[in-house]
Amino acid sequence: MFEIMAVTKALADETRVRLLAALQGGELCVCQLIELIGLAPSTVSKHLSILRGARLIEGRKHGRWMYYRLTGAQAPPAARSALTWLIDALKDNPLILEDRQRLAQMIETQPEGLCCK
Amino acid sequence: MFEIMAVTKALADETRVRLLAALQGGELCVCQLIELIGLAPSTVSKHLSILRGARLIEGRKHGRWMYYRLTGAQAPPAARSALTWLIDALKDNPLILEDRQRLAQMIETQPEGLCCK
DNA sequence: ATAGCAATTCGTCACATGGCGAATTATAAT
DNA sequence: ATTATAATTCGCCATGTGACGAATTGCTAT
Repeated sequence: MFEIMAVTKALADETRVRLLAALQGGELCVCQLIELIGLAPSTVSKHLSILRGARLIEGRKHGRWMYYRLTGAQAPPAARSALTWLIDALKDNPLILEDRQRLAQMIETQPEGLCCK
Repeated sequence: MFEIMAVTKALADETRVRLLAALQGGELCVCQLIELIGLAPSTVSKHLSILRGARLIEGRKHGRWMYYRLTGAQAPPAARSALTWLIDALKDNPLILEDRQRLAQMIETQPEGLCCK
C-alpha cells in the first residue's frame, strides 16, 4: 500500500504533474526544469526527489549535472501505469501544452540548457 | 487542470482509496462505509464528498440513507480511467483484501446494513 | 407536531506539505 | 589548492489537510 500511496501522493501536486509532463518529451537537466517551472531550485529539487521516491522518474548524474527522465520498464507496474494514465489525461491540457511550447523555445534558444554548457 | 488535480488529490489519501476499493463490489450505504473504515461519521462523510467532487463516486439518496457507488459512463474520462488504474493497482493489496473480507462478513451478518433496517 | 436517526456541515486542533533562502555537497575549471 | 557552479539538504514559515465533536439538515415514524 505504501508504494501505491507514494504514487498517488506524488501526483497530487500541480508542479509535480507539470514536471512529469515535461519529461514526457525525454530526459531533461534539472536546470531546465527549474527554468521551466519558475520556482526556487531547492523547491524543484524537493519535488523531483518525491517523484523519484514514487519511482515515477529516475535520475542520471553526468558531471555536475543531473538529468531526469520518466521511469522505464524496470519500475513498479503501478508507477508505470500511473504515468500512462497521467500522460493520457493531460494530452489536451492547456497549461501542459503551454509548458511544452515554452520548453521547446528554451531548448531552441539554449540547446545545452541554461547552465549545462 | 483543476479536474485532473481534483482526481489526483482525491486519490492521495489512504482512507479514500479504501473507500473506492470497497465500492468496487457495488453500491454501499454510508453507514456501512463508516463501519468498515472505523472513523467518525463526519470524517467519512467529508472523504466521500471529496471523492464525489472528483467525480470518482456518485450518490443516490433513498429515504434517510445515502448510497454511493463508483461513477459510471457519464463521468469525465480522466476520472473513469483513474478508477481503472486504481482498481488494477490494488488488485492484490493485503489491506484491501482484508477490507473486502471484513465487508463481506458485515453484509452477511447485517444484510441491510447496521442502520439501514 | 414531535421525536429519532442518518448524514452532512461547521468549528477547531494537530500535523503534513509546499514555498523560500542559507548552508552543504559534489564536481569542474582555473 | 582555490574558486565557481549545479544540485541537494536543512531550517523555517505560511497554508492545507485530516481528525474529531457539536450543531444542523432532512427524512421517517410515532
